Formats: sequence, structure tokens, C-alpha cells
Amino acid sequence: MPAIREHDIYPNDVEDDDGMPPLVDNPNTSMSFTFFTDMTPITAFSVDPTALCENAWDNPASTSPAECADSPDYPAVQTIDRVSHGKKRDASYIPRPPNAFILFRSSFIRSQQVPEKVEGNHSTLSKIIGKYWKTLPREEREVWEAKALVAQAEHRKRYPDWRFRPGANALAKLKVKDGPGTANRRRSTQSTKKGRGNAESKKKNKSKDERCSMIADLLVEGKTGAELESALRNWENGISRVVEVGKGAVGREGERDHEGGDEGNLGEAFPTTNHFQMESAQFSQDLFLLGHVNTDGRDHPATSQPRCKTPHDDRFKVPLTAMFKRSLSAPARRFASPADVQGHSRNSSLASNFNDVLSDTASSPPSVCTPSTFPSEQYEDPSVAVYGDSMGHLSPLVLPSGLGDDYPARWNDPYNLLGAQSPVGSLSDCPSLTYGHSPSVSPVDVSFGNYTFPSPTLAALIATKPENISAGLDYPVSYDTQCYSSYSALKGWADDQEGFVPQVFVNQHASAPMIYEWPLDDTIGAGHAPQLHNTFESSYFTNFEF
DNA sequence: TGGAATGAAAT
DNA sequence: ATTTCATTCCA
Repeated sequence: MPAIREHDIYPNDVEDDDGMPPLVDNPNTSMSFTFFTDMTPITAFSVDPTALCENAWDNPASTSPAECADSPDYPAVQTIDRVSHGKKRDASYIPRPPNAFILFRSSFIRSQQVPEKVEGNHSTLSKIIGKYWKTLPREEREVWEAKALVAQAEHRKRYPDWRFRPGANALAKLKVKDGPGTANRRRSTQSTKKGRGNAESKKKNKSKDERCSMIADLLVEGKTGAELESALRNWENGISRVVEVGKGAVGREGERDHEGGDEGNLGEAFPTTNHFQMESAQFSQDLFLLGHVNTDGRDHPATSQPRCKTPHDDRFKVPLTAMFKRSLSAPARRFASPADVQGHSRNSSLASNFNDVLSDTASSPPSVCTPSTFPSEQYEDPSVAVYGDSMGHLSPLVLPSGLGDDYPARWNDPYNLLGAQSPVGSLSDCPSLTYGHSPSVSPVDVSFGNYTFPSPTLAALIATKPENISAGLDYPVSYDTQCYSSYSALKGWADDQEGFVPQVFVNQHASAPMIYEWPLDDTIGAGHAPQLHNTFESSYFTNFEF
């Protein structure tokens, strides 16, 4: 029995255990969608999920395309056979899709906000970035999580049959290596951490850790580069002075206001107020689409989630990506018949149902159902998607296959983004989009049933083409072949795919991911927007079943 | 080649 | 529950 490698393809992986396909299972399975209603509206995002243009790593919203284009630190296109971490990567190796943190980390590293002199060790950098990550305001973290969703979707599209097989690699490795201690090594981080170290080395670790925390804090305060370096040096000098004078035990915990107390003794040198807040915290509103116009990035009052150094709330309890996960227990209730769906428009009979999504109060009739009340086969109903919150409240969505061939593009399109008549609509016709580089085009509120979505309605997606944007063209969103292929190259997934790139639209209010395919080779010219390509293969959308 | 982080998904 | 592996680079 040959060792199984992770990237092995399993063409017909039809165990069909519980009828609920795993993340990267065979796409020819049921289509069910479960989303949560109780999540904060997702933030718009309009950059390539892994665009190498991340010079504003911490603030993708304010990344101007021009900067982007000029950005010198695009890594050279990496070849696929690049070996990462000792794993053999032949041409057929398919790596896992990156998660939000990994994307963030990559971007952070690329951005070189932390000078080499401050920290060049990637292990330590990981530590710092991890700490920093924890301080990210929700909105900003959602950006990365959304990017991770995109990366996932793309990964699924490219490798529909790929499955994550942990251990497969290790197994092969074990066979090859056969080192005596290697097999049982079982390096768990905690055992490593707690297992070793006398008091001396523990102390050392602690100071190292504090340094990481300090750097993270400084980053939170907006210090980068040389500024960060000098601030850190100040701090370190302060430390040594304290140690010198007071034998170290004295001001130990006052050095960094890490425990959330605002009365740090070094408050002057190291202000505890976060003057630096992510501008992207505000880009939740559409302006992110305009974000490419937003040159200074400072014009948004940072109102929402302020950064805090010691997050103690539940902001990080539930990752956004988790919210898009398939509900383990709750099946779909059939809210809308395909017929209903057929007639759906901005004022359709679906409205009331959709209303349930938005206001699932106890007063509203049974938009709530308990998992046990529904037979599992309703998962298979492709015409019904489900919003479900953590309480098990479910609400419907519209799926493409329930719409018939005439309206494939209407899936999950409460804004009627693609237009009422043609399944292929032009974005330029859509009143609900905020147009890039056209601030004069004021977004229009869009009514869907009883609910009026305030403008801006939709925010989008992957990358924009810098040169086009800087040319001041009038289109809502665009794509960037270059970024896209960079992305591919970065990931090593690069089959330099011709054709279409998945685009994720996020409905801010319903938090429903909407995926469209966008032609890569479309021409973006003055006055004409790229057309959405709406070949909605069910297999593709199955990928958005979780 | 282990180490660092977080998170997804498998055992 | 616990483990692997996504990224990244260096010693």
C-alpha cells in the first residue's frame, strides 16, 4: 500500500457520510447554504484576496491602486516547485488554501513594516504578528477572513477534488526518514513550551515575549519602520535602566500597559491611547469600492470597533469564516418555492421571507425552526439556501438552480445586481453599486421587499486594475489579471488560468457571500464595464456549501 | 529542518 | 481533543 499523499486526487469520493460534503469534497453533491444572520455585516473588500499589492497591509482600504502599481516589493513570481518547509512539492502538489491569519501574516511580512533590525526572525515575527492580529478590529479582520473565503473558493474551483489529508504527508515522511526519534516526536506546542526551561530560561522567554508584545503594541499605535525601531529602542533602554536601578522586580508590569490598565507609569513615552485606528474599520461602507480613490485614507472617522491591546471580549470567539460554515445540525426549511423565486424582484413575494432574515424577532412568525424539525433531505433542495444564526434560526436564500435557466444569475442577488431582464447584466446598469472613480454617482438605496438596503449596497471583491483606475475610468469594480496571476504564483497554484476568476460579493446587510465569475479577458475601457459572466455551474456553487 | 503564529479540517 | 499544515525565513 503506497503512501497516500495529500495532493492525491480522489475522483469520486462518495462516501456520502451524512450527506453533508466537507469543505473540499466532490462537488457533485448537494447544495445547501447555511449562513448566519446574527453576524455583523461583513465588511466590503475589494482587493485581491492575496494580491501582492499589500503595501498597506494593515489598511487595505486605503491602498491606492497607483501605489499598488508602483509598489516595488512585489515578490518575483515564484516558481511552483518552490519547496516550503521541507515538503516536497512536485508539480502536482496542491497546498492547502491559506486561512485568514496566514494571508494576513504573508501580507504583513511583505509589507516590511517591521525593520529587519527590529526583528528578522520569522518565528518571532509570527509571534508579533499573532499578537497584532489579536488586536485587529473586527472589521479589519473580516477583510482577511473574507479574503480567505475567496482563496478557499478559488482553491475549490481549481481543485474540486482536492482534499485535505493531514498525516498523509507525515506518513510518507516517516517512511522515508525513519529516524529513531522522529516517529514519536509529536511536537505539540504546549509540551514544547511548558516542558522545558529552568527559571533562567523562563525569564528569558518572558522578556522575549514582552518584547514581542511591545512591538505589537507599537504597531497598534501606528508605529512602523524607523519610528517603530526608535520607539522600541526607547523602551528597551527603559527596561535596562529599570533593571539596572531597581533589580528588575520593581516596575516589571508597569513597563507595558499590557494588562489593560491605563495607568502605566511610562504613559508619556508610550501613550496608551490608540491614536492609530484602522481606517479600514470604516471601509465597511462601500467607500471601499471607492477606496481606490481614497488617497489619503484618513478621511473616515474611526468610529467602529476601536482597537484594544488586550482583547477580552468575544470579538474573536467566532471567526468570520466559521460563520459561513455549514451548520452541523440545522437543515433547511423550505421557505420559498421555486415559483416564488421565479417572480422575485425587488418587490417580490420573497420579500417577507427575506424579511425574516433581517429581523428574526420572536414576534415574526416561524422563521425559527429547530434542527430536529426538518428532514435532512431538504438539504438537497437546491432552490433553497439557508441563513442560520447561532441560535438555529433559519431563513431562506435563493439559489440559482431553483431559478431555471433563465435566471441563473439571480442567485442570492437581492440587489438584482445582474439586472432584471438579462441573466447577464452589466454592472454599469446597476444603480446600487458605488462606482469607482465616480464619486458623482451617488449610490441609491435599494429596496428588497419591505427592506430597503441603505446605500452603499454591495461591496466587492478581488482586485482592481491599477492602471485603469488611475485612468479615471468609470466602472464599479474591476479585476486585475496581474494580481490574479501573482496570487496564483504566490500560492503555487498557478495554472495560469484563462477565463474566469471568481469574485465574491458580500452583501453587507445579509452577510451573504455572492460569487460571480468574472471574465479575465474582458476589456475595461472608458465607459464600459466588464460584464459578469454568469455560468453558474452548480459544482461551483457547491463549493460555497459548507 | 524546527520554530512561531492562527485557523481549518482531519483523525 | 489532538494533530497536521497552510506562509515565511533563518540559523
